[in-house]
Amino acid sequence: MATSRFLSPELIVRTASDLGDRDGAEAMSMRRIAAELGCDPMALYRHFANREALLDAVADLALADVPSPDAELPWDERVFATADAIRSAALRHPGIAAHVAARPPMGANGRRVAVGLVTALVTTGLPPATAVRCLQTLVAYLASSLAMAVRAGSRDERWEQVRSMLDGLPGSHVPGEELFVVGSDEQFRFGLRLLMAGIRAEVAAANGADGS
Amino acid sequence: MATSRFLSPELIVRTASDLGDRDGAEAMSMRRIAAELGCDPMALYRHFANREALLDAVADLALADVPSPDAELPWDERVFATADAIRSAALRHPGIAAHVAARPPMGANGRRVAVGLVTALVTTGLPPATAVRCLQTLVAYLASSLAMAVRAGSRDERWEQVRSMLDGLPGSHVPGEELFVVGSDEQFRFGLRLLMAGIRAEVAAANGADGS
DNA sequence: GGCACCGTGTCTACGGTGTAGACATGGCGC
DNA sequence: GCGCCATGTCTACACCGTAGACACGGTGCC
Repeated sequence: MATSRFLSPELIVRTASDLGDRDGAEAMSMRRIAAELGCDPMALYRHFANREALLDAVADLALADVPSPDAELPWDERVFATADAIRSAALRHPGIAAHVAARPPMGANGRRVAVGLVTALVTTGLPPATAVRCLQTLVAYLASSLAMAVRAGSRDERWEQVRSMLDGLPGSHVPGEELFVVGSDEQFRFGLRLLMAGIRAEVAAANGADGS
Repeated sequence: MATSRFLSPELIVRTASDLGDRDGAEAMSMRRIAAELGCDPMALYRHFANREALLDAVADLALADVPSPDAELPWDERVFATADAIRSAALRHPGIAAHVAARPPMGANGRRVAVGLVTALVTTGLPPATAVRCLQTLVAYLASSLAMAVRAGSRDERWEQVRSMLDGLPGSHVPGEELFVVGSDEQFRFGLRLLMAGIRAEVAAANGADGS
C-alpha cells in the first residue's frame, strides 16, 4: 500500500472539490484533503507543486460545465449568457468560488471560456486590444461579484449603514431591505447590464470611427 | 508596565498599517503586530474582537485621505475622481489593499465616501434604489481591480496564454505585452469608463421615462 | 535472475497562525 | 482602605503549509 500509485491529480481534485462543497472553503487544507483520501498530506505534493496549484485545478474543474459560447447567438447575448454560466458554475461550488474570484482560473477550461468570450468581442469589430480590455473588465466584475455572493449569509450587514444614511437624504427613504443583499443574482445582472451597455457604446464608437 | 493603558485602537491600527506597508500583507499577523508594539499578542484582543476587525480598521484608515467628493464638479467627474482616489489610497497601502478588496471597509471613512458617491448618483435623477445598485457595481469593480493590482509583480503571466490564443484569430496579432498587465492604471480607467458609460445610459433612461 | 533506478507514498519536524482561558496588577470610585 | 474592573501577560490548543529524509515497489537493463 506504500506506493501503489492510487493517487492521481484527477482523484485529488475531485476529492478536494467535494470536500469544499460539503465543508466550505477552509476545509480544503492539505491535511484534510489527505485525510479524506486516506493518505499522507505530503503525498499531495507529488502531484501538485503547492496548495495554490491544487486549488487552481479545483477552480478550473468548476468551470468544466460552463458551455462554450454558442456562436449562433448575437454577441451580447453570448457574452451575457457565458458570464452568467460562469457565475452559476462557480456558485455551485461555493467552497472554491472565493478562489475563482481571487485568481481567475486559467487552466484548460478557463482558457477555453476566455477565448470564447474574446472571440465574441472581436467579431463585433472591436480592435483586439480593446476586446481584451473589455474581457478583463468583465472578469474583474465577475470576480468581485462572486467573492461577495459567497460571504457569510450572502447578506452584508455593513451596507445597512449606508441605507440608514440614505434615509436622511431628500428623496423618500429607499424601499426594502432586500435591496441591500449584495451578491444577489439580481444585483449581479444589473451590474452586468451596466457593463454591457458600456461595451456596446465602445463597439458603436469603434465601428463609427472605423467604417461608417 | 503591566496595565498602564499604553495601547489604544489608534496606536494599534497605525502600527499595523505601517507594518503592512513595510513588510507586506502577511506581516500583519497578531503576533508580529504585537511584537512591533512590544506587547503580548493577546493584548490586541482587548481592543479588537479579532484579527478581521483589526484589519477592517486598518482598511478604513487607508480611506482617511480620500477626499469627500467635490460637490461643484459634474456628477460623473465626481464619481470618477472619487473612484480613482479610493484606488490610489488603497494602493498607497499595498499591505491592506487586498483586504479592502475582499471586504469593502464600512468604517467611518468608508461610509463617508459611500454616502458621497450615492449622493452624487441620486442628484442625477436616478431612483435611490438604482443609485445603490450602481454604487454596489462600482464597489465590486473597484474591489476586483484592487485585488488584481496587488498581485505579485502586478503582471499576471496567466493572461499570456490568452494572448497566444488570440494570435491564432483572424485579426493581426495583438500589439505588445504591456496590454496584458492586469491591474494597471490604464486598464482600471478603461473599465471605469465602461461602467460610467453604462451608468450614464441608466441616467438617461431614468430621466427620459421620468420627466421628458 | 539480479540489480539499480525512480516514482510514489510516509514520517518527522519546523516555524508559523488565530485565539480561548486563567492569571496578575495597577488605577479609580466608593 | 477596600474592592472592582480594565488591561496586559502567560500558557496552551488546534491548526496550518511544507522541507527533507526515508521506505518501498514496479520497471528496464544486463
